[in-house]
Amino acid sequence: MRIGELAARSGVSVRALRYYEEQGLLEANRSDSGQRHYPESAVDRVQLIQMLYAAGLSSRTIAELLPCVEAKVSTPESRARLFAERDRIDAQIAGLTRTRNRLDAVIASSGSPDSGCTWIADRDAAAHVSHFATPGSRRPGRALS
Amino acid sequence: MRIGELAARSGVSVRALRYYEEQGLLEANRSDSGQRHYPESAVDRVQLIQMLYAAGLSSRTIAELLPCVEAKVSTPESRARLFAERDRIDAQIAGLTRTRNRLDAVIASSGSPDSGCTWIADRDAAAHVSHFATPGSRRPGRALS
DNA sequence: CTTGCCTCTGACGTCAACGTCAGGTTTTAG
DNA sequence: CTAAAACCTGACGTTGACGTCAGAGGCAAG
Repeated sequence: MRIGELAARSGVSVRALRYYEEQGLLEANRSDSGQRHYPESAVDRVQLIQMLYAAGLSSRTIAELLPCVEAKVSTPESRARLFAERDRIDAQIAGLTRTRNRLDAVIASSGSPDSGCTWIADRDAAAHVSHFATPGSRRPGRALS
Repeated sequence: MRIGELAARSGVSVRALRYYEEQGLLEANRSDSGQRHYPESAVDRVQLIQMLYAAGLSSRTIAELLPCVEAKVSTPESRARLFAERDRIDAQIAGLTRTRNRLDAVIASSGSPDSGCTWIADRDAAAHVSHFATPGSRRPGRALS
């Protein structure tokens, strides 16, 4: 398929796909006239790239991880890299969970005026109290909100 | 305390604190000479701000949420806002969990060459399989990695 | 053949959360 | 009292993941 269809099917922009190629995350077969052609598997790959971006990885990091995802290179360094990134994501989840619990507490305390503070919802507020909010990983970042 | 101490205690830069004030997230009492002075509670507040930034909220969104966190304003709109952001964070956690599981799968498949694919670690790979990877919330973002 | 849509390669624009520098005032240490 | 350290207000620089525009070529249909 050509780049427009891949964009539509994977839910990203054409520009983004060209950017991914520029960053070495995505390769394309070129026709004689220079147009990019992708196999079906590219859809999945693009979605994986999106997942990793959403997890806060940079394109450079993704570029380092993807070869050992697809081609199963599995050098000791790449495996260490995988573990490190997985742990980073774990820490990120822990931090988000803490934030979520804090928001829940806020919701409960500023709760509907007629009710007190006794809530049903300590649902999972006690679970996940691990680590910290990954205090080294600054990330600017937009957010549609 | 003055801005330098607050910076040291909350783990952010002086510049960041002035930026927060500029964005209406943090207020300071000014001395006669114009220097900022903060109460102890500012440390906690700054850390909360950091948590929300880390959760992907923009300063504008944080500015809208913080009043009802501190002053317990609790208008219906602010409560709706709180719920919405909490749900966003939930979705983000779900997405990250999916990403984490995918990385785990990769780790398992490209596992140490001498062992097969039978792992001890389906640890929590089956838990948390909710929602999707919040396909609307694009966020660029650095990451030290 | 030509009309309309898709694609190509640059190249500059954007946005958020700060970093950093300049030039001046204030507070603190000796 | 004086020098160092901390603080002030602008104001411009940075970074990453794209958006957007310009100008030129490719491709199937009528």
